Amino acid sequence: MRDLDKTPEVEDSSALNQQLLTWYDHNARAMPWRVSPADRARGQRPDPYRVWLSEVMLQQTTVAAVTEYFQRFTQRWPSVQDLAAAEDAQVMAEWAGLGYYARARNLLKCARVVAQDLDGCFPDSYEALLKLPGIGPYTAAAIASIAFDRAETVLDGNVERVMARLHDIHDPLPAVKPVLKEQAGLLTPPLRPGDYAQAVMDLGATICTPKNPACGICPWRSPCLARVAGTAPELPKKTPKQPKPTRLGVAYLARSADGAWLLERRPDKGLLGGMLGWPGSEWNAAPAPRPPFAAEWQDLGGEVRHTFTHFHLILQVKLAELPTGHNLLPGQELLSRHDFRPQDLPTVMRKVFDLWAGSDFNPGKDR
DNA sequence: GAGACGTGGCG
DNA sequence: TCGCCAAGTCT
Repeated sequence: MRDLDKTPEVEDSSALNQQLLTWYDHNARAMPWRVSPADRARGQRPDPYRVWLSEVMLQQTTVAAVTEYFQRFTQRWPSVQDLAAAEDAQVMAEWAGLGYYARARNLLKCARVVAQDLDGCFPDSYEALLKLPGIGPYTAAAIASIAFDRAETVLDGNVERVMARLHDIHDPLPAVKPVLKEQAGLLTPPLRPGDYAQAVMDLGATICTPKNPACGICPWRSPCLARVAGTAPELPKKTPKQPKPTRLGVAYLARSADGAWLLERRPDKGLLGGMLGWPGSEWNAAPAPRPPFAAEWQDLGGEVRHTFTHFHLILQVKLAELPTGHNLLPGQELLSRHDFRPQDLPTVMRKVFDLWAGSDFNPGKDR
């Protein structure tokens, strides 16, 4: 790696973040949870609840995916007290489709701590925020800087990429992360740290993109060492990942004569924790059949394919009529035709339903 | 430190 | 079709 102590841009940190903030003042993307630089300059402050909610939703998730979820959440639960008072199942259903469901469970935990123990006020320091459920180093720094104007350093995938390129650092992630964090810290300004944090992330999201970075219009095109070296598109380096294995499984759709569905609430820990799903086999190389009750299970034909973070899944789907008077086992729920909403399911489970809905087994298919 | 943990878009 | 990638956290 280069001798970072002698990089000129570090000594020019003031000029650098001035260039970035000027760019941000003219190019900040509008988002429902964001106070524009102009409004911020007039003294308007962001609502910590909305900053927190948006940052949790944005963990490993794109702005485009988050926007409508954020609108629905804030419309339904305008304050942290409202959210803290919500039922678990309602929050999980509203989160369905957004992924990483541990975030939703921790969101509720955190809301209840803030509402019940902290008088409804989010802590305003990095250290105190870090103690809350679902808030890690990134989110604590983001809330502290954006909502409370603390000079904390955010380090997400965008900032890592920007720092690696600005300093032309070729050492692979994640090992080099502490170095990138240090470089990001040297650039964090005492004034407007919140706008600065959002500016670096906007830069990474719109200009300094993973592929085809738009170096020609970058506010940091002049000091950027990777642009000079021509290495920007290949940075940051990452240690190669293991290929994903493929697992198999069977999902069982049981429908009563009046159109109610048999579902299961999954355990809080593990994959799709706390979410509704169809009864099914285990997911592995050779799953044993595990129907929720004995019946003539009919194969729907076709299959559901879905890829999780660490494996591919191919699901076979079987169907049977739920006998009248079926006794619900622990964890099972019978949802009436009226109460069942496929959009409340995690995506893989919704795909299973969609396979049935488009099949000849659906009496209302063409209506 | 490394693996678990979702999903959708893009090239 | 497929691998990469996204405003990470928890264990």
